[in-house]
Amino acid sequence: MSKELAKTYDPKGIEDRLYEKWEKGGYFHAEVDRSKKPFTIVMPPPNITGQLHMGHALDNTMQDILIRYKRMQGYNALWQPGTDHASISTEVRVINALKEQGIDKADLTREEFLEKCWDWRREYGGRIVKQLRKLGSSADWERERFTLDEGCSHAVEQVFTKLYQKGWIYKGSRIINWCPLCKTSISDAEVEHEEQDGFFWHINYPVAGEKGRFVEIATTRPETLFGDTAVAVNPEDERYRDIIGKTLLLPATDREIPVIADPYVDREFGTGCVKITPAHDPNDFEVGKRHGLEEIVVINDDATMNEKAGKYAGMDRYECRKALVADLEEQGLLVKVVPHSHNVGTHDRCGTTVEPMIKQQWFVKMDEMIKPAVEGVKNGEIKLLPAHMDKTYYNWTDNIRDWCISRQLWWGHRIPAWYCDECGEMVVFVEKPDACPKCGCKHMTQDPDTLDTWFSSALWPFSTLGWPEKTKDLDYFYPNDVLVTGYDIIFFWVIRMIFSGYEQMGKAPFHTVLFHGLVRDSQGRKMSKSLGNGIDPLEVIDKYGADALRLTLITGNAPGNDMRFYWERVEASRNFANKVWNASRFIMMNLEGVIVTEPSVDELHVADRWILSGVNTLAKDVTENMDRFELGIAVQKVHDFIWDEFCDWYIEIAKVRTWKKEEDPASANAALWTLKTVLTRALKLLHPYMPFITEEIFCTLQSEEETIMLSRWPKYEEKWNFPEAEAEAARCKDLVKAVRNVYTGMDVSPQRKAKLFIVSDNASVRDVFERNKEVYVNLAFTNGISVQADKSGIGTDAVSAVIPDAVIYLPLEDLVDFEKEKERLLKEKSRLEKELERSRKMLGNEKFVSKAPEAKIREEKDKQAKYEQMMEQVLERLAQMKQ
RNA sequence: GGGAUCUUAGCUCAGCUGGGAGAGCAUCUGCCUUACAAGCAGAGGGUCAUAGGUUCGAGCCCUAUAGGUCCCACCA
Repeated sequence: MSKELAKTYDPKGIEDRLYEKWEKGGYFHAEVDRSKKPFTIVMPPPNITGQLHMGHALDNTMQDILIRYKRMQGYNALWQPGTDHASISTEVRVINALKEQGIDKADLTREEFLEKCWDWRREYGGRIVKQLRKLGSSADWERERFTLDEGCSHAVEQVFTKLYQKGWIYKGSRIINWCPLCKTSISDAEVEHEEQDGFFWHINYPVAGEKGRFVEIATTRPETLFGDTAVAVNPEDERYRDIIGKTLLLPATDREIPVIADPYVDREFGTGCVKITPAHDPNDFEVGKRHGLEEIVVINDDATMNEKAGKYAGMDRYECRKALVADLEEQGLLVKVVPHSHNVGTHDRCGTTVEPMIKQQWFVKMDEMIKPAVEGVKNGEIKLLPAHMDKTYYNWTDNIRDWCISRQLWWGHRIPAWYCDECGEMVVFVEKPDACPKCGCKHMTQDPDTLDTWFSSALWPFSTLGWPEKTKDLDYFYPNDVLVTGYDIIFFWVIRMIFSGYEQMGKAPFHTVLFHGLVRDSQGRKMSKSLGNGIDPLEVIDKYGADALRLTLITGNAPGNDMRFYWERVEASRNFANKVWNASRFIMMNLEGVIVTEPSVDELHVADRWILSGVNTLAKDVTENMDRFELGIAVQKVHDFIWDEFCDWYIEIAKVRTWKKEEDPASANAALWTLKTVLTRALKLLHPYMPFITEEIFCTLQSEEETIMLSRWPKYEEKWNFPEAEAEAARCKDLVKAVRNVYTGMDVSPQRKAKLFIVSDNASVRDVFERNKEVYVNLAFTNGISVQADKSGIGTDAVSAVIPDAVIYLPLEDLVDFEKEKERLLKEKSRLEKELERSRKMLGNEKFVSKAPEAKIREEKDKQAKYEQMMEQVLERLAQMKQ
């Protein structure tokens, strides 16, 4: 307490020091403790390839706020952290690193490559979690997990095996999305559709045996022509009825294909004739299945054409397109080329245009497993916030398709399926079988594919707690309570966790999902590497501190809404931190060497009771808002209380009393005690949002507790509720504001302290002003105060202002400008006229009086009385001025 | 094609279950008042997108319309 506090708050140094203290003190750690209620949040595992960006900062700030809040409320709060192995992303990085050394992935064995991946992970995998610490995240790092660690891997194998046995995981040859760059299959969710400008190529397919007769098809992908096995028309289409069943000569090949009828064809679209390429188009695949068409694969895994494309074999799909179209034109088969914009599927990781391909892959059957997940949201077991997210949720679940989970990658959980080298028999089991159950052969080879990264993250809420072992942690901390994440991964992750939780644990993984939006740049654009418009949270922390960043991300941000990032807003947050710092500095300076004791209620002044009542109400309101996950509203209230009430009014009021330690020690003691008490409570309410500065001040302010983190969250207590003091304080504020208005309105310097006369014919009102003299004597720039029942002793050179139940006079002598006063009074008059008009209208409305709640009516009547009284005073004063 | 969401002060956004329009920044005026100029005291600025409806009462609920954003979807 004796240390000299800097004039401005400098978070540098303080933050790291405090974080180390917290982490070393084990404050973040949670152990099973049956005497306390658990509160659990699982951290969305950041990719090991990730670097902290604003999305992480927002996501983790929200979680940290909830965790710190609940911890202070006495819950056994566990924030379970960990990282995700991010298969594609990691492989890309390792491959690039290898390239720099002149090594190709193909040069390495699977084991060698994986060793490189683990090396990479050891080197860079901890980067993101270090960065998360900078934010102040109070996650239980002792429990940090990794999706590819032994336990999580075991959970993955277990789930895979269980679902396989249940028939909910199967292997099948289906049309899937193929990324020619990453050379792996991807799930539907990983395909992003983007509108691209392309063309419609109209091509004539000659009808076999009928010279000069053609069927004109329109396609956006001419190069897939080599895989055509039919042309389809709508069975209802009069134009083509006669050619159904006939045969066409497929251009550029020597093949013949049939014309089939299928209702899938839209007569209005294109030419009404569709080339059917079952191996390279999902729709055509379905049509092909219905008609028993051959599936001819014509594109290789790297998107070059295969031998089925004849002379075009070896060309890239786009090169082939160009060459083929040119040839068709030469042959006179190209009818026309029409510009056409259409949706193209791209891989969300690399942006490469996805190629639909028929492949043997593993799938999770979704129709049954999704049912409890839908029911859980419908019956309210799981609440999505904001509530409208449930529509997005149902939109996905209602149209759910089987999930392609196998990936042709090495970094990930390898599929626990083994094939007999002899007879080809497949065995799915958590461990490698000793021998083939069919032929007894000892040589079994594991499936080369790995699983979609999201397969393991779907198990995160329970795999991190030790599942499938029946651990104490699992029993105590599962289900989790809240999940905080961005709306952009609802399909990838949230839904999959929900159905996995129901399926494996029989219980929903959490009861609330709190979605947040994206942090955009100041122009509303997504922050992205390619645009170079990303703002590094670490840079913000470095410049303004983690508290300022956290506050910026939380204020003015409604759940689920995107927000824009402005440096100006960070500055505003930093300014607030500085305000808190200086208010505390003032209080600490006053407490220096003074012994403060708790005063009795009688010893508390009106102002003390008012501010204590205020912080008491604040605790109640903030708690309510936080329980409803209205974090932005909650912190706004704390901010406003500290700045607008505590700093701007109470400290100014208390200041006067602290100067009189000798004259009136009881009053000084009450003021100091109140300052310290209110500050401490406000700091606690602020702590979840701004952990560092609140800790630093808290620890300097008092030595009884070693950290604010583990202190008790303020609770509303009836004994600190002083409504009459609040009413009195409001009166005093009105008075002070009126005086200040007179001064500025008259262009009078506050330096020129005038005497203040308060005239009221109401004895109890006079009593209030008399009693609170010392409160406003300093705030209202006055020099002596006289509270009286009439105008005796007030000269004609006094300016006046009307406040509720009283008129004030300030003798400003030569500086008086009655024109300005008149102007002000007329303005006040018109304001009151409007108010009274409104009151009369409402109270004169019979229906209002008969239907509105009684409290509302009384409230209106009170207002009316108040305004009428003020109006009377204003008119009286105006009348005086005319003389 | 289906769905969601937004439209509030010059800018960016809050506004919880319907009961006298708010904040930050910006602007204007005056202040280095013994915690803070990253501050203090004042001021100006909004027919809450438009049109209907429900209600004693609508920024908030309902219905249309316009514009913006996003998600989903197999129109070749």
